[in-house]
Parts: sequence; C-alpha cells; structure tokens
Amino acid sequence: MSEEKSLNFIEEIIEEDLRSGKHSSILTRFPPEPNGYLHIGHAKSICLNFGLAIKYGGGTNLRFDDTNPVTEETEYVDSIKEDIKWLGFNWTKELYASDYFEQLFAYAVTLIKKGLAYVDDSSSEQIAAEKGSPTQPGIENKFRSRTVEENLQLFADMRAGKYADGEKVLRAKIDMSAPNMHMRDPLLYRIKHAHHHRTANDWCIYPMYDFAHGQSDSIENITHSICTLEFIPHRPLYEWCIEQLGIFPSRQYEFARLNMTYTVMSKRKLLQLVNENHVTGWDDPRMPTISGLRRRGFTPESIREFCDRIGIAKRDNLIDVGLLEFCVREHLNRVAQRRMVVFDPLKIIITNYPDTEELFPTEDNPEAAEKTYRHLPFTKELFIERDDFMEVAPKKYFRLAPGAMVRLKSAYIIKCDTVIKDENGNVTALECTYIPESKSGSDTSGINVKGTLHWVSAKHAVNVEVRLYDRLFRSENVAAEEGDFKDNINPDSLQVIQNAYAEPALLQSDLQERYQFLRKGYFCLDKDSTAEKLVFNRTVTLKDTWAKETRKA
RNA sequence: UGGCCUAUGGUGUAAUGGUAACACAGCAGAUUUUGGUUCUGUUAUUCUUGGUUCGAGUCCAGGUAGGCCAACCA
Repeated sequence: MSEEKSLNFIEEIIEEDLRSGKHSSILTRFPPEPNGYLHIGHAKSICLNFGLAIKYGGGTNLRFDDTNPVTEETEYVDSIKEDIKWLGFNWTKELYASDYFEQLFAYAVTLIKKGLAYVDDSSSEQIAAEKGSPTQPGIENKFRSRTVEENLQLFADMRAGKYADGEKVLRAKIDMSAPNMHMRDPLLYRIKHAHHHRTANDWCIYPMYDFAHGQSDSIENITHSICTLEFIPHRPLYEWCIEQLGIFPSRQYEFARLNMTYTVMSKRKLLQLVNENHVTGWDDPRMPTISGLRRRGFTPESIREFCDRIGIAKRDNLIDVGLLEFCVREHLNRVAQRRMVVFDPLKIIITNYPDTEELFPTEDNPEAAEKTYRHLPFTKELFIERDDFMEVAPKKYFRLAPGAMVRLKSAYIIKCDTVIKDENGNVTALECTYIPESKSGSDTSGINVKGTLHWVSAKHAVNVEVRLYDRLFRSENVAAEEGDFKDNINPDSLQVIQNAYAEPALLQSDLQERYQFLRKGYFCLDKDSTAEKLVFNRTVTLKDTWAKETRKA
C-alpha cells in the first residue's frame, strides 16, 4: 500500500521530532473536562490524537481535566469513555488531573519558594480591574511583594481551609504589563469548598487549568499536547511553568476546531438545549453529540472517515454538514439491509390478480459481496407511496399515473386503469392490472418501464413509527447569527410518522442493524421501540435528484 | 487603541521556490428492477500592493479582512 497522502502540519512536526531523535516514540493525550457530552468536534480531536499515536506507534492517554468540581460529574466521565470506545479507540491509561493534586500543590510551593508565586487577598473584581485591558497594561498590587515565608504560610492555610471561597488566590508572579493577558500574574489556585467527583472533600483549593494542564502533560511525559487555537495565548504560560519547575518539556500544538453548518458546537449551548428541553436529551438524534449521532444511526466508520476528510489545519473553517451526510451514506450503502416501508399509503387493487399470494425473493443488499435474500408476500391489495402517483403527471415523471405502467420492485409491472375518489375528490385507491409475463426474474413481457416503486402487501403490512429528522437550526452559520442562538432553532427538525406500513421482515429488527428503506433513506431502530410498536430513526435521506429536479421547476 | 493566529474554487484540504491538485457541493450525460449505487465529462481557486528571484500560492515588507485574548471556566 503506497498511498502518498500528504501530511498535516502536526504530522510533519512529529516526523521531524522522530527523525531528529528528539523523541523515540510519541505520547498524546485526549483531555476532556467531564462537564458535558462529547460532540463531533471532539471526535475530530479524538481521531487526531489517537490516530497520530496509531500511525507513529505511540500511545494516547485519556485524561479527565477535572479541576473544577462545581461543574463536573461522574455521569459525564462514563459517557465520555463510552463514546471514545464506540468510536473505536483504546486509551493507554485512564487518568485524572485530580490524581496529581498533591504533586501540583508541591509544584506551587516550589514556585512560591522561588519567589514566583504569591497569595493575593484581592476580590475578583479588583484583580480584574488591576489586570488592565489588552490595550492597557495592568498594575501591581501590594500583595505582590509578600515574603516567601508569608506566602508559604498563607498557601498552607488556604489548603487547610482557613478561608472562605474567593477570599484568597495564589497567583504566579510574572509581568503585569505583558502584552499577553495570560502572563499578567495569572491565577494558579482558587478556594472552592466543593465536593469533587473523585477526591470528595479532600481539597478546598483547586488548581486552575493553566496550572494543571501543562504539568499533567509533563508528569505523564506527553510529547505532543494538541489542543485548539484558542489556547495559543496560553502557550507562553504553559512553557513558563514547565521551565520554572524544570520538569519534562511537553510541547503544545494548536489546530483549528471543527465548525459545521446548521450546528452549534459549544458545550454551553448544547447543555442549554438539553436543560431547556429544546431536545429530549444529550442523545437526542438531532444533537451533534457522539451519543446523538449514534442514536441517529451514524456509524463509527463514517465519523472517522469524516474526520479524515476534513483535515487538520490552523485556519477557521465551517464544514458543510453535507460532507458528514456523504460519509454516512457512503458507508451505509455498503452495509445497510434493504427494506420496503410506505410512509403515506395509497391503496392499489390489482383487479386481474387472484385471491392468493405469492412470495418474491428480493436482495437484502445489492452491494454485498455475498447476496442474501428475503421473501416479500404479494397479494392483490397493496400499498404504495401516495406521492408515487399523480393524476396529471409532468413530463419526465415516470411513476404511476392514469394509463401509465411501473414496476413494483421485485414483483410485476402494473398499469393504472381507474382512479377511485371519495365525494370530496380525494384519491382513495387505484385499480390496476398486472402483466403476468412481467414477473421479476423471468420477465418475458418485453415491456420497459422507467419507474420502479416500493410497496407492501396490505394484508401483511406491519405498523411502525418513523421519525424524520432535519437540521436543528435554520441558519447555515449559527454562530454568526445575531441574538439568541435559540431563536434560530428549526421548528420542523422532527417529523413523526405514527403509522407507516412496513414489510414483515422488519419485525426482526435489532438495534445494531442498519437499514435502507428503499427510495426513502437510511434508518435504524430506536431504543424507544416496544414490543407493540417499532420506532425507526432516519439517519439521512437518500440522495434525491428527482426532488432537486422538481424544486428547479 | 496592544499582542497573537490565519488568508488557495461555493466548502474543506494539498502543492515544502519549478505545470495550482484532490474531495464534497454544482452542472451535463451513460448505466440502473431504488430518480439510490456506479461510471464519464465539466464549471470554478492563490486577499491586496510592492520587493527578493531566471522563476513566488510558497520567502520578505506594507496594507486589508477574519479569528482569538481582559472567567476565582476548560
């Protein structure tokens, strides 16, 4: 296999590091905060971090960045682990920043002893004011000149619980006039008398991100610490801490996060959608979460393929959600079981067909290397899709119309003779005749029809519920929209068809299997299904060039 | 009125000083017992102004545009 796919900029750095001998192997990490569910943007990062380790023969740690007990929960830890595994990746070690609290505390003491950190009694408002602004340098306050001994004592007292939340903080002593705001004496520790999901009540002071992340990387000997662009201004601080502490020099590299059309990608906004019941939960099939996509019927393969195709770079991007849909169609076309389901039934009566039934074999998947077949019961009363019939058909319409002929998939060619209407003029049924010589597989009729319709035998039809999803937001670039993003929610993102008619084979469905409802789209069984009623989620529609054609007209 | 990052078809991503390419989307056609799939063809790209060079998407300088940074969040 000699595919010469070009390297992204991180792969180039790694190859150079390996070539130069800077590293003999690599170690990456995926560092989620357990305060929400993973989404497709995380999938990009997961595929990158784990993919790199697989490609270059290294490892990837799963490290929960759990330094803020107020927002973090075990439920999120569990969901994150499940999602990563489902995506198909295995971590080298499962770790927690909270595992390092004692070590991080010791690092802080080291900084204090070197005169590089101090306890500040100021309020958060005061600290913010003294910090200045991007265009205005900050000012140094009186606490900055405390002695090492005093700082040591105060910091120990902070840990001992002598102070209330917000009463004191530990800050690095760097440069209050630095052009980079993050270097203006950043906070290292704050007091939070809060229960932590792992350390319980052992601690009442917690390290900030900047004093936990880099050091955790270093403790684990992470060689390449890959994060998103907004952490670029943190890098000087990341390196400052490592240098002052004299610990293993992990290096941080930044790539552009994923943005997708018609989608929001921030945990804060996703949490809002869940809490305010705009969706049914984190795994609502309309959510861009991994669990939502999973429930919707997306496959790990298709998500990995998507992440591969979008690439890794440093410029802001807005990926067309259509690319994700392309990837899942591409995979599902290969693996999905074909089934016939009529969403909006129109009865047809085949007047010249006897009162018996026939069984027609039909392929489960025409793309499969080894074909399997199931049998469709055929009777004189069938359902077809209502919009597969038009009383007055336009040119190029090759479905059913008065006097027109179509093939019923895997069965006979039929001709529409009579349109039956109720007193209001609504079409209630069609009387048709079939061509006995046109039997599928042994057609001697010589008749060529352009259209093939899906159908179910009325007598054998199974009632199922079908949920059709559309994009959750109306605007292509939701983030660029003014005002509350929730004003942009698509009110028609879910359409439920309570009584669709399915072929009997669908009764043997299971949650793992993927289906293509012929001419309709790809579907999967939903966990809401009961013994009385099966529920199917539409993953994605089939490409519909006819719909496009009619839209143009 | 500071610092940092980034500018390549509609959307992404390549081209590593030497013919601007690939995918998705679009358009046109062929095949098709899914208006699916598959196949063929095709439209369309280097932000701008200078400079260096035999040669610049690539290097340098200025400009412009977009993004990020002033949470006791990560």
